[in-house]
Amino acid sequence: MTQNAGKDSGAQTGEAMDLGAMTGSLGFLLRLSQLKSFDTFFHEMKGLEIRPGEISVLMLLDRNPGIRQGVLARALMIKRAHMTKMVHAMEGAGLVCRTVPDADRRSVQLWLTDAGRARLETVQGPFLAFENRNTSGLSDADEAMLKTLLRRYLGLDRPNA
Amino acid sequence: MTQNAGKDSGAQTGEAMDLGAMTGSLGFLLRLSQLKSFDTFFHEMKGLEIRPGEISVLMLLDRNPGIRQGVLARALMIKRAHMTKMVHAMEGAGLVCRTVPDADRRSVQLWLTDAGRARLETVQGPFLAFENRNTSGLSDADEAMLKTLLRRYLGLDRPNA
DNA sequence: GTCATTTTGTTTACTTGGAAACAATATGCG
DNA sequence: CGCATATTGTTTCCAAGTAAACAAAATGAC
Repeated sequence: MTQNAGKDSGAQTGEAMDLGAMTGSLGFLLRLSQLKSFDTFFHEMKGLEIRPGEISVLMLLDRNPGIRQGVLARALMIKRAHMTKMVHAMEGAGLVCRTVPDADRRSVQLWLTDAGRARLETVQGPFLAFENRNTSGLSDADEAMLKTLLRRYLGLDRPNA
Repeated sequence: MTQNAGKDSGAQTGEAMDLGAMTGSLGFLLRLSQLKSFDTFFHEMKGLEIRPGEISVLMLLDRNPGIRQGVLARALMIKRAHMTKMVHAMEGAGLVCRTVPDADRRSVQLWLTDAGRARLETVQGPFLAFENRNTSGLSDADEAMLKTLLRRYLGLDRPNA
């Protein structure tokens, strides 16, 4: 529980930082990595006016037409309250449409509109290109291993819970 | 660019989700992993009234007494504007103290108070215990590899930029 | 020295996301 | 059936974080 230089009022003002136990914390490393990844995303996708959340909704709706709003929220690990706002915004932008199934009139099913599919077309190319540049010094093998380990951490390797 | 069941208005309402290309996206995997990690954090540290940001500030200040506010912000990859608020709150709580060095009267140096060190003592044990439980199905070897790869992604393995 | 530029922290307005309370519908149990 | 409970989406309010404009001090050019 003690410090760095030990000097009196010394205190380094330079850039050198001792991260201490933080470099061994998985949560800390994940947070920093995610921030770095998002920084890269915004830098590379600048000009497309797209956000990570919107891209993932477009891609998931393309693959899972008619999915219920709450299921989508769980898949993206965001709260239903927030998903409501995102979906309403995207509906307002004409990208998705919402239908209430007769089988369960509480729920809402989501579908991409033609404009939504067009938007996905526009955005998916740059996004996949970005993904390739997002490795930041990792070798191809490292990157593959990192993704495998993250999927394992998330329980995405054993298909369904 | 096409869908899942292909059926007419079919649309699965169950839980099965096709994540499609998202499972190959490093950014997406990092985001989900970080959310899962934070969920675990809040679950395990419940009752201690502590947040990930506060813990990292406490730990970094313990290791780097007198560090400047902006340097700390860069290390945690948050904006200076937000660090100002965090630090003011922690100063209000008596955990840190701020001094303006004569060498550069624009800047602010940060130090843990005795109360701050005591708070760190209280919180560090449970935090390290949480870290051990945060592996969620990963073997020890997997976890070590994952951390190594994340450090490499962040450029934390080659000591300084 | 003097003045333009940069750096550092702060403030204000805004966005993103969550917590809690709620309405509507579905489900389970007698 | 009739009623308690759970689920789904929504709304309102609040916390976390950013962007942009700013003030004060430092730095560099001359």
